[in-house]
Amino acid sequence: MKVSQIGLIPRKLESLDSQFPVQDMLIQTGQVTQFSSGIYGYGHIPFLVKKNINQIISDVLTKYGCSEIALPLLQPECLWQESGRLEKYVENDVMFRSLTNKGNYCLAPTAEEAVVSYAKPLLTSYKHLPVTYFQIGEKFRNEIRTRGYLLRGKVFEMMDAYSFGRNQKDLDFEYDKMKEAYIEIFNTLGLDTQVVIADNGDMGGKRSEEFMCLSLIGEDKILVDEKTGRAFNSELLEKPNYIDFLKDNYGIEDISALVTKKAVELGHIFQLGDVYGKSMNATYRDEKDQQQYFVMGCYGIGVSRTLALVYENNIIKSKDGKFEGVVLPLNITPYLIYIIPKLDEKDKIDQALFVYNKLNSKGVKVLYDDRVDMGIGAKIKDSKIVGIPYVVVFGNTLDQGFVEVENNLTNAKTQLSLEEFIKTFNELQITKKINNSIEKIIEKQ
RNA sequence: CGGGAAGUAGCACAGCUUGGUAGUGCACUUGGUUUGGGACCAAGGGGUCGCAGGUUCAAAUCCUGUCUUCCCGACCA
Repeated sequence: MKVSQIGLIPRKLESLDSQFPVQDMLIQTGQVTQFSSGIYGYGHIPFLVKKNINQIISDVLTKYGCSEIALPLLQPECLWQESGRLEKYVENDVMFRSLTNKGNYCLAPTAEEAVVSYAKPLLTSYKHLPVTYFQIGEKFRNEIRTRGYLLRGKVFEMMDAYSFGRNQKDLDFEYDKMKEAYIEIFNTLGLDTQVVIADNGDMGGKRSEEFMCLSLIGEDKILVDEKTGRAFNSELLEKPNYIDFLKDNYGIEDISALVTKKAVELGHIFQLGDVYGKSMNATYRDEKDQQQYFVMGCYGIGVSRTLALVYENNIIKSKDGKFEGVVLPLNITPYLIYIIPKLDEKDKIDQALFVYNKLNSKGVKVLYDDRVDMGIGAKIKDSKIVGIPYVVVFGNTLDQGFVEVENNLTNAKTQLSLEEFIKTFNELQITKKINNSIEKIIEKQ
């Protein structure tokens, strides 16, 4: 891909939002565009980053036996009437509604109703259970207050999963499975998350846990027991009898020994029980041909938030501590290498183009900076603003027959002949993993 | 919905106190010189100063209303 095509505004990084510098950088360089409060458009690079995050989530959940589906974003309101939640959602004004003379619709704020409606005709027998469906897509909530750019918007991408089981034992099984899958997902994304005990709110389920990513930009406060690693959401402190609750359910005795930390809630898993089974009359036949309500769980991951955290957690700074940009992890970055040709010699441009085309034809993800009105220094800086892990200048060193590849994360420089360059990045494309690097590949060779 | 702040060119801002020709930097266009860590010179384009009303000979500036955005709280992935 040519850099002139990716919608990047070239500019120095200055007067960035002090609270959310990375997201502000994305806005100021045109990579993310605000349309209104809590409504954003994604440019080429962040869009591909989001896609890659979705792919990782999808791959892991599929591995764990979850079935990916797509439920409608535009839902008929009668569905919500059935579950009895319409009134509450309308009253709280969280629902974006479309009232037409052919019926009332809403943009999906969540999908419990839709998935139950979807599953009803499919899951008619105990033989079909347990099962977990998931989807990844946009959700719409008229948030009373948006916050922190992508951290809380009115439109946001979410992975939402729903498990159907015969009984509490099935639910526990699916719930534990999802918990394990979540841990694998966040590990793969390179995000250090803390599982915390949460308030299950009005949902009435028995268990509920949140996946919190420790971060100063977080709006949640969690209390961590550093000895056991156990933690819970500080909102539990507002519950009556919370001390007994924590002691009885989680064995936490000494509240005062806990450490308060700020975190961003990336995921939430909770047990619903038979609430929707009952409210929507969703049943299956058991071994004795008796009607039984589904015992459900629901599970969410905020993808937009995860995207924001991936950027926030991969900040790079110059030696004197100045914010320079980001380096996206190898398994998430849409492009591995950023090629800058030295423009004053046609021969060097030709060589750079040759290598670029060669890598492209092999399916190696590479960015080529074709802009003619900028210096090399500015382009190197831009490679960090879009978050590409490696940058290379096709310039002076070509006379000696090699290029110098710079690792934007470590600043390590590696000299490679053009042949080695192509070979190494081809290898990296095939084996890209979070902890891989061209240095490791070269070592192996 | 309560409390705070801000709306001036694509972006970041100055001007407002004390009313009198619409400004600066970056970005953009054209030409030229540059080109290894955000170059320079010259010329140029772009704004009914969020919107509406009021005061005044005259409003970006003063007054009233309104809309929008951001931050802090209640809500949430």
